[in-house]
Amino acid sequence: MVQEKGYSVSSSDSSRQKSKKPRQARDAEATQAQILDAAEEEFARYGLAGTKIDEIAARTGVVKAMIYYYFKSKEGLYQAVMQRIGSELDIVSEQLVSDSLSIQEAIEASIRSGITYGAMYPHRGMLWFYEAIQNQGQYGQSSGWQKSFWGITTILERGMAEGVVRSLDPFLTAINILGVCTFYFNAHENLKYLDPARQLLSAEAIEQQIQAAIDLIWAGIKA
Amino acid sequence: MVQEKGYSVSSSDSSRQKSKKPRQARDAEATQAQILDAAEEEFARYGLAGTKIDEIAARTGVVKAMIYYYFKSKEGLYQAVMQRIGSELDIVSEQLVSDSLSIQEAIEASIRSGITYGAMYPHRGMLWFYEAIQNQGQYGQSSGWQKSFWGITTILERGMAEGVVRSLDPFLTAINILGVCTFYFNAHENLKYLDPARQLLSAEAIEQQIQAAIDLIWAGIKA
DNA sequence: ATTTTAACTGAAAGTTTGGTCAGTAGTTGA
DNA sequence: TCAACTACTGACCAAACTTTCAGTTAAAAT
Repeated sequence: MVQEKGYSVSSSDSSRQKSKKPRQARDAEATQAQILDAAEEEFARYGLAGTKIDEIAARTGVVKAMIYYYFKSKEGLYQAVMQRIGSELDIVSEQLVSDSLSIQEAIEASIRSGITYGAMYPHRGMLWFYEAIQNQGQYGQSSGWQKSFWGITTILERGMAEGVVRSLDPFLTAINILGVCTFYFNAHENLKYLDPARQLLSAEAIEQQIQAAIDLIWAGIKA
Repeated sequence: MVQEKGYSVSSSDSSRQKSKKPRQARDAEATQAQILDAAEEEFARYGLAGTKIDEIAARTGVVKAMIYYYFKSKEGLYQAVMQRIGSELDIVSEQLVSDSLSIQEAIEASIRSGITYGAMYPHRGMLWFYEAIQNQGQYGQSSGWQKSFWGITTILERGMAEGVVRSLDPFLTAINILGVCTFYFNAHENLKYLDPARQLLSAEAIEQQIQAAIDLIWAGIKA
């Protein structure tokens, strides 16, 4: 449903932790992946213009010049980040719109898949916003989101045809479903002020949110 | 429901349009409001770090030094912007949680109010995200949102007690309702790529979205 | 061993941008 | 009409940030 490709797993792991490790011996691929990981998080926090190369370098433990060595410019690095996301993105699988699942199952699987992806990369939703707002989508309006959107509208239309989904606007409803799937993570930094005790990104909290979302949406659209 | 205070209306109007007007004669209040308007939009697009003072000055038609004259620093300007938003914010009125409305009416009014506010200031949702993600909410985690959130949980709890709302998690459901109300505007720049013909911010589109949201949410939570 | 290649570094150059300042010009009040 | 005040301006400075580069070290190739 959601899977990584390219860039070894180990590199991804090692760089996610902030502590400045002694850094591995010369390993081009690992270094690039580390830079990309740190860059992705920084870009997701501050956007293209707001991100500082020094900050990425500091987080990576690599010297600044390394970034230019591999990615030639800040923009080049940003492009590489967006490209990697695009290539990893395979959220709502093609199967969901096929006939193997019932409408209800397909909707539920879509929601579960969307929220699971959000839990895996809680910061990417913001990157997606940034890209459209700050850069007019010039660096890739990742087609993955589009696909999952149209997948949902298709399921909704089929549901209405079958009579299991009430009469509704598939376009707006798909937007609102996506909204439920993504808001939790986009607003996570805000929401934590509401109840600091609640661990919003814990596995149990995510599972509860998946159930709450499924219950809300399915009750909201069923005939 | 939603109302402005301070800063004259005319100033707000004149600066919203991008074309460089000849600028009015010396009018301290109007100039400040113009700067604040332009700053709010820029900050909402690029965040605190990503925004350039020169850009704000260019949009305002005022010279850069003017901004420092009135707001003393970029941070000061940002604070002023956040403060103005906080003072204008009066979204979900206190009445909604009172007994004058039925549960269903209160929920519908909350949704309508939230979306109407979003339509008025489509960019402010991003400012809200930025504030938490980039600045750890140090410049005001505008209490307005918090109030409307807890207002919704209260309504939901009352609804469950009355038996008109099904058994659900009020905390998560309130989050998801807020998600539906805000995603449409936050993602507006992304969504426009889906169907360029659709005018997402037109009055009719907004009204349709209000209806779609109300229908989805109420069907989703009613007993 | 020795040459070659590629990963890596520190420092400095070049550019952008936040912030200042001395001075100008309307406006108000005496 | 003159003085005092305040809005406003253009040029300039300093700090921050991006980008470059000459040089160093580890690994691979011969």
